[in-house]
Amino acid sequence: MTTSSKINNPKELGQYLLEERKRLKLTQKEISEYTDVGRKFVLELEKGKPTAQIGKIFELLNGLGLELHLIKRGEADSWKP
Amino acid sequence: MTTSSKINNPKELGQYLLEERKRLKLTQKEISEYTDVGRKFVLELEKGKPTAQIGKIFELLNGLGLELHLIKRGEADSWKP
DNA sequence: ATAAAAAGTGTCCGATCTGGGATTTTTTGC
DNA sequence: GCAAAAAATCCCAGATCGGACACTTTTTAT
Repeated sequence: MTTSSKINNPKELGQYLLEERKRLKLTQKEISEYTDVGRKFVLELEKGKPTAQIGKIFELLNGLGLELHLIKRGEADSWKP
Repeated sequence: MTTSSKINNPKELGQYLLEERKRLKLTQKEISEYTDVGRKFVLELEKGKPTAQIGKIFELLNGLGLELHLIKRGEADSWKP
C-alpha cells in the first residue's frame, strides 16, 4: 500500500512524522541512531520546529521510508508513477 | 497532464524550485517580495543549500503554488532493531 | 552594435538561532 | 514501584537570514 499526505507547514510535518514513527514502533533514540541526526533534532522537529534544516529533514525522511514530492496546485493526484 | 516530482535531497529541491520559478516567469526579487523571505534565501535555496530552514521553504512553496506531499511506500521497517 | 536595464552572484555585518552532547526532570508503560 | 522513554535544560562553536552594497553577466531596446 502507498499513501500520500499533503503537508502545509512545519507543524503538520512534525505531527505526521510523529505518527509515522509510532506506526513503525520506533523510539526517538532509535531514529536518531539510525539516521545521522541527534535526538534533540527529532524531538524538536516532531514538535513543529519551523527552523529545522532541510538537509537533516531529508535524512529523517529516508530513515522513515518516506518520499517527498512536490505537486503543482490543482494536480494533487499526480504523484503516481 | 499531471506533474509529479520526487525530491531526494536539497540539491534536487533547489533545481526544481528554479525550474518552477522560470516556468512562472518570476524573478528571485519578485518571489522574495511576495513571500516573506529575502533574496539571498531564494538564491541560496535554489543552489541547494542543505541548511535552509523548513518554515521559509514552506513560504516559498506557497508562493510558487506548490504542494509538499509525503508518500510512504511499503512498510519501511526493515532496519528496525 | 551599443547602451541601458535587469538579473544573478558574492561579501560584510549583526542579532539570533542551530544542533549535538550531556544532564536532569517528567511522563509513560508494564 | 520501577525502568524506559520522552521532554526539558545548559553549553557553545558555528551557521542562519536579511539588508545593503558592489560587481558581473544576461537581456532588452534603439
